[in-house]
Amino acid sequence: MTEPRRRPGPKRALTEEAVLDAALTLLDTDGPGAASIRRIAAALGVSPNSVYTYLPDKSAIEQALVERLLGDLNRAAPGGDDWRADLEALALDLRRRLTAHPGAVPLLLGGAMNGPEALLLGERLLDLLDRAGLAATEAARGAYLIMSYVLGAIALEVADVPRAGALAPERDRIAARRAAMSQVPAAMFPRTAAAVDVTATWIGTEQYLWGLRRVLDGLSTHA
Amino acid sequence: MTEPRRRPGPKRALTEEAVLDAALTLLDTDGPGAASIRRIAAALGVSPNSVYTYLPDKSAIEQALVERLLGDLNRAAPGGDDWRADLEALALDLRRRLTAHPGAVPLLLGGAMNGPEALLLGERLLDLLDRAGLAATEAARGAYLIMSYVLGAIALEVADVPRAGALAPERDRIAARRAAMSQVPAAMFPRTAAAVDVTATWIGTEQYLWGLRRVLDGLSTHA
DNA sequence: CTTATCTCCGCACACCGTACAGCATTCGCT
DNA sequence: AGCGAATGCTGTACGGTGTGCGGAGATAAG
Repeated sequence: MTEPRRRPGPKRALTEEAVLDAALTLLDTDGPGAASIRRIAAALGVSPNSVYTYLPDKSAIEQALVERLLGDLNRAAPGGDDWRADLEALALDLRRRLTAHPGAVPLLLGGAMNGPEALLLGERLLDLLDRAGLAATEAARGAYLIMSYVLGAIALEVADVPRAGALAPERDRIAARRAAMSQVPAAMFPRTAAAVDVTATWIGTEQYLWGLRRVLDGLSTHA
Repeated sequence: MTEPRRRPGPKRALTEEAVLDAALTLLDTDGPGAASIRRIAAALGVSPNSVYTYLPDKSAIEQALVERLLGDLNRAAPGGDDWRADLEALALDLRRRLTAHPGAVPLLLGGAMNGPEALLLGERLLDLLDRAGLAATEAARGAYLIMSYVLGAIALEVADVPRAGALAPERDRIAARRAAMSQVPAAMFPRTAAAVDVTATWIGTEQYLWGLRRVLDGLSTHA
């Protein structure tokens, strides 16, 4: 069984790394949908088909991009001694990284979380909930619950601003949302109109953390 | 100020209603992304540009589709005397309707929930939480929490099967997921491997309801 | 009837993912 | 050193997408 002739590699002007870099930059610059193969190749000064040398197709690019983001998250493990603080830090970190690249959020939401980094994130969640004293079954269901909440909250936040690539500062986004929500007719949606000051902050960090804590409360009281 | 000449309307082979019907059928048949303007027009036996007579662009179609689904949900109001039962019924109904049209889920997740039906759904949520005895601020934050959880859970569920248009029965999907998750290397992800029996059911109705109840628990204990 | 208005159509443009075939480069082996 | 094979990249091409523009025909108001 001889070796399959090894690879003679001629030039290698690209890398999978470089492709993903270019894709993420495009997403950040021009919003979701800007990470087309042709535009990535153009940004790299290369023919569109060259990209296919490193990644089999577009969905592989998207998946690898998500994996990279989750990998960065996993690599930045805090690891204190308070499980609740660690969990909150993890959730905040995930949100921070995703809102930093809002164009990549649809990729995370659209694909199944099958990759190694996604699994590792799940593993970390299970470990945190184990440290919280939850039984195995409770921990597994709790991980699902936390994941659902976090993803849903981020989806809601990012969907609110579908336009450009980068997100405005949180203060400005909340102000814009408050202005928009003030337009709803109070006659038709009285409670919504009355609660504008709160619902305007739905997309804020504080509300995100508040919801996470309610989730953890619900988990704790059940255990 | 004379009338603007009224409309003489020639044929009118289409309706906005018919366009949305065709779009939803395509989504159900051929999965997300199948609701292209050209395919909708073809299904209606009409030129692609005729669609633009009724809807200004593709995003309007998607938005109207989401509004229709939410409208159906809002029209089917249960309205018992137990707020918790009503809330669970509403959440289950939303999930049922979305998993019945998995191709439409990305549309809901991708767009801001600005339309009248989306606002009405929020209003109903606020009303339910008011009946639960929550203060106005708590109710508004609680509505956000519930919405985040529900959307995230549905996103997780649908993302798990990105292939065809229709979803297989829940039993089969869970079995397939269990088979897939059994492949994860226990050496690398010990907790995940040990919890496969639970994580396989993440996409099931029971788990969805369990999570919702934990969310409501967290809301109640906080109030 | 004339004329304004509306619906629908054909064409065209720019962009997308990607299959196919070719070409130059570079390595492993003799 | 020379040769053959494998590799990275390219150009071309096909079918698909959203949609802007101009025109054709039908209809109702005057």
